Amino acid sequence: MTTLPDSSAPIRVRIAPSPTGDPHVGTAYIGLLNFIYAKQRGGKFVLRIEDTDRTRFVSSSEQMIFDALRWCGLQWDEGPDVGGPYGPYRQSERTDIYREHVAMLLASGHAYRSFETTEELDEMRKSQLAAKLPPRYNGAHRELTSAQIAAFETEGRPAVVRLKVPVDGETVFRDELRGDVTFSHNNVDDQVLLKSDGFPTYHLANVVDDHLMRITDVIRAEEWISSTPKHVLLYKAFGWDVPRFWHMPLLRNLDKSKISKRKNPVSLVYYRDSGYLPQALINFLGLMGGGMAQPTEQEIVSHGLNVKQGDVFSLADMQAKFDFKRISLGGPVFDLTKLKWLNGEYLRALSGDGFFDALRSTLFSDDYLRRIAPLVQTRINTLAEFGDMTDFFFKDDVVPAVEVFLPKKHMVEETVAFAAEQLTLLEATNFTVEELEAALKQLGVAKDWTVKDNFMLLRAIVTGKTASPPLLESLIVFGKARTLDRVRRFIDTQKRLAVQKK
RNA sequence: GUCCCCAUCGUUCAAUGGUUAGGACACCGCCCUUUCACGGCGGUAAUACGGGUUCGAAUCCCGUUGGGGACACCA
Repeated sequence: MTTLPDSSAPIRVRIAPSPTGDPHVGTAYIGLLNFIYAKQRGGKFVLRIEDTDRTRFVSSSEQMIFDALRWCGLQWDEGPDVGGPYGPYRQSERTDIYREHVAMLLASGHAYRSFETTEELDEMRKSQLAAKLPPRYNGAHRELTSAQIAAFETEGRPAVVRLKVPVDGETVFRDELRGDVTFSHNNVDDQVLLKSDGFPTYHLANVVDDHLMRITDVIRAEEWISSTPKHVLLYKAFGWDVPRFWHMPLLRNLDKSKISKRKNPVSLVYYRDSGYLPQALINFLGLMGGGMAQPTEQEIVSHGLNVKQGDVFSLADMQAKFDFKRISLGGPVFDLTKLKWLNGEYLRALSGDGFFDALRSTLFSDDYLRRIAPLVQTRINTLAEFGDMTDFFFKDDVVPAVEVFLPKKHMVEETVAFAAEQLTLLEATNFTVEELEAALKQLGVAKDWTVKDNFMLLRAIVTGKTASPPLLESLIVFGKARTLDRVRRFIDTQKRLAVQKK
């Protein structure tokens, strides 16, 4: 059985986002849960940045994560920017620690070095899949002799370090919401712990840090259940206590699959820039998975809301009443419809001044208007035309008519497919004029679309019109998150229409 | 394919062996109203299926089906 942390130990929880792009709504969800858990128990809420994947690293991402979490009201007690007794809180600054711990595992025989190349491993996986076998490391280098190791080394082969999972037996761990979960060891792979670039994988870094940072409760998404036995094995290999695990249900798309940017806006920046109030988002997230009892009319009215019944509560309410043992395990669909209703309720609850301030601090802030103004100054003859020219910046959505978006030389289906290409490209592009222009033009050449048709399509999708302020500059001011959403929605809408026709 | 998790209205949560299976969102109708909203009132709508256990099952057990997740030198 697993050892639970000393019950007298002060509660410490953490979230551990990776700076690989825009802050994710799932991070806010898990962050909220961790935050509530800590606050309810007088514990500490730690923010750790898991930046061990240098190939997916995005330098602007960390600051966006900080901003987004603060916008949500989820302030951490310890973290990279605020410090704390168990730092550093950025994994890239802890590589020595991981190397030391890997050395310990190597010395105790709980890990071994493995010299296969990526290509060899891919090959192995492919043939296993082809043979309808579960893809798993075959353990070829588990018991290399020192002579073999020396041979690989002189060959200059890069090595990884793998966890030596026992061949027999099973690992049982307790999930606080589900009870005991058992994995037979022959279903647990020899996980890579240290990559050939010297950086640890999530599994190693996570376990080492959680222990060193005295984390008592690991509250994370359900997708981690199947790797938890590896983590438990690691704790045991080090001789450490295992924390409590709480695996939270995964947020879902409408089709029940794991929430994804292809099917939902997942960037917190999108919600902020589209005029959602953080209290509405937090309330909505608190609804996902249960945990909160239905508020009474009294409680709702106390928030100034003009409804008698409804799933309305604040962060403070959650701190007071959220019950982790009530959480239901079905994956909740992240349905924007109800979030919009909630947002409306919070908007209506604002005082006149408060509402005005909300407008002035977001969509109609000096900063935003100051960036939009130069885009239209030469294009209008009366100030009122500013509205005609820039309406798309202030709309929730825009639906271009076929006459507007369809280029003469292309068919609808083909155009939608091209828009999908644009979407993929925009996701991967930094929003600067140079990068956008280069990327878009390159795509146009590759797909045999003229620059004019190419840009005009994107213009139609984002602005709903054939005439607009300069496209690229407009996109930059409008923002990546909202731009991606418009393109995605355009594609969805057109696909739906196509299906209806058939 | 293998392993793991899950299963109440379209969606999200209630009902923790005994209720006409409840609320919210959405939808529909009526009222309010110069319009549109807001608000008020009402309505449609669910225990996936099959076996047990029990006086009694949405609730406990088994199976089936369905959904999801994981199976990377990503997290």
